[in-house]
Amino acid sequence: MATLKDVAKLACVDVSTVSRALNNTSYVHPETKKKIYAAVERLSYKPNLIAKSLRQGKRNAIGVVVPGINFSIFSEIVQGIELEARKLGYSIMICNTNDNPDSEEECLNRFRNGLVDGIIIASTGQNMRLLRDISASGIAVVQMVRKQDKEFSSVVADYDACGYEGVKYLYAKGCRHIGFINGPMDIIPYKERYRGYHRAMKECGCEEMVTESTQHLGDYFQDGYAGVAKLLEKDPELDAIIVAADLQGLGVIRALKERKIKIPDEIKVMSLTGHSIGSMMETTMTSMEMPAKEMGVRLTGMIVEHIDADADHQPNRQHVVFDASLVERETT
Amino acid sequence: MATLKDVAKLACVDVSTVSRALNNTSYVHPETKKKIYAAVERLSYKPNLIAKSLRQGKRNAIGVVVPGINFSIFSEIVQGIELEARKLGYSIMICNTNDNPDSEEECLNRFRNGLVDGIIIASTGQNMRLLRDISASGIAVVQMVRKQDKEFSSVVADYDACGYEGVKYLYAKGCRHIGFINGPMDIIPYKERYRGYHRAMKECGCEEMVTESTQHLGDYFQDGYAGVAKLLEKDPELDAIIVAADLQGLGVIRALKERKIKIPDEIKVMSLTGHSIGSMMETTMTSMEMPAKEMGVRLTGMIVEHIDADADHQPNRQHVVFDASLVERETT
DNA sequence: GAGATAGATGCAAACGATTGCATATAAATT
DNA sequence: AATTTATATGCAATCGTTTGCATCTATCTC
Repeated sequence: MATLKDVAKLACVDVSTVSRALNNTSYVHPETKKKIYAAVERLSYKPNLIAKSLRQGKRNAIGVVVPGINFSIFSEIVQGIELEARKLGYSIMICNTNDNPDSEEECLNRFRNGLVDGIIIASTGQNMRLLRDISASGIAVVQMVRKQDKEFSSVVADYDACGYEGVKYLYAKGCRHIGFINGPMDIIPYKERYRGYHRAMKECGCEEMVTESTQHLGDYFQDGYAGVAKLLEKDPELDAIIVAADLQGLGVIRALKERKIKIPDEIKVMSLTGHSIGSMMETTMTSMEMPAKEMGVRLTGMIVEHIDADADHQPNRQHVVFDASLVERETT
Repeated sequence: MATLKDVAKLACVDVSTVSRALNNTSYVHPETKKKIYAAVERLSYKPNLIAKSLRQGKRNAIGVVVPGINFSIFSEIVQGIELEARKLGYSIMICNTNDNPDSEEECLNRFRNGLVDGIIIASTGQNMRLLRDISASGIAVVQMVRKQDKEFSSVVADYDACGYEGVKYLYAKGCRHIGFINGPMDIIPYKERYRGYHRAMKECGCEEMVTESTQHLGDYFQDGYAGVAKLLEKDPELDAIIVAADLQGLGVIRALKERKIKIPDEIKVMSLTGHSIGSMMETTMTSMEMPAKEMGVRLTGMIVEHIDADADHQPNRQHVVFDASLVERETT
């Protein structure tokens, strides 16, 4: 690979001149520029971004830490992140944690050490101390989906409202026995969805029925499937099931079908975290749709703001809450 | 952030000694080591990976170029890649192209310039010249899913066999009017799936019926949906539909349901690129399942081999073909 | 007891860029 | 004509590491 030095030699000027010419960072004689461009062309010179990073103390990279990118809302958020990041001149580095705190720690440790300028994370919540350390060391941190710590800016959806509106909607449809298959409650969004569900159920004078998923992201389908049995046991008059995630919804529909229970006539189903899959199902699923891509775009905008602000020592924490919108489909 | 120099000063030794102590790369007196570790601890020193990269000419990062990571086989492959990469001490940088050659070019140009040691790519096929350039400049390149160029090692599935076996299977089930909803034929795996389909149909003495999807990855559901109408128009006696991708299958099922056509009694459906979704559907879908995660793991192993081999100037191109396995489900 | 060897450390040059400072010429201002 | 100002370039330090080479002591070998 040709370096600046090679270009300089070929163009018979100093490396500094070449650098200035290529970055338009100071006066360079047009003639000289021409020579330099010619040399660049001839050697097909490409600046070494690593060297540039080292010197400028800036990586132009964003670390993204997610529980898992396949078949979940994160997949779409990451798309948004990537899109916007590219637009703003950043690369993204992705790390999957499977919601395992150790994996997460490993990811984060990898990212600090000057690999990235900022980290966008959907954290397990078990490494907040490390995150603060990282933040203190000058790496921007913003939280996605899960606002574990007020310290760091965040982009989330209004999960509480999702749970609340979900119940109210089903209640308005005539349901009185509304079960809820939730995710692991030690993860904030699930806790909040429950809160909304709980409040609404109370207001409606209904008795709540909740089952909780295990930690494992990949078992959501199975958890939804198994949840149906549990809910029916708790209340045979069950007439609606709310699930936290689309994949659980698939499991629920599957289980109901096997029991020959009619959707939506006998039991209605809705998801609180809708993304594209809901509209593509055989029986399309009513859900609270999250503007996932927009959230990703916003996250990137936010982290870049923080990165730039850090340089000027102007922190400006902010917490953005996106509204989900209820989309009515066949399951209700 | 503390640097080697800071540690050296605190431990009253030279930076070189610190470096050697931390990397176990030469003799360092135990006493000195102790002092150094203490200093490291005290300053919570973390090595700057950028500087290390620059000096060692190695990035320990792999670039991954995919059409899109959500709701596609790529999502799972990337999981495998990431998993294995972490194990081998590499970070991954992801780029989405949406199968747009310009995006792809942009990605690649970003990756060259010393950002990564190797690139794993599912290419549009429009930038092979650039890829050769990149490869020639010392960056390892391996192809995933799409073997566009024999020049570069590859990991693919046996798409031809998928198409062939799919037809044979349906034929054995009694189907004689087997339609095929394929992806864009200028993309190799689709071309090969067609080839297998074509050969089997010929052998079976059936007349082929094919519709082709547009380029756009996101429209697969819609393409499947629309494909049903087209196929039925071509042959009202249609008794089976093969789709290239799961998402198309969702569209097909949806369309058949709207027409009140019974699956599998009247028309059977199967997908040639199965991943997890097939087993989670309301009517589970028969499909040729791809060992996506394994493919990802293999890809990472392969690129790392190439990266290491490059260092020793021993290229060893290889082309790996994974077999897909037929999993029978409710749609047939 | 002379020479070889292993153990321990420091000096300084890389890696490939950017950038503050100095310098030189040309053009503009007073 | 003297002084500023704009234009144009080079020198050398710097970012934070790694590493070849030189040096020095202590131990070992014959």
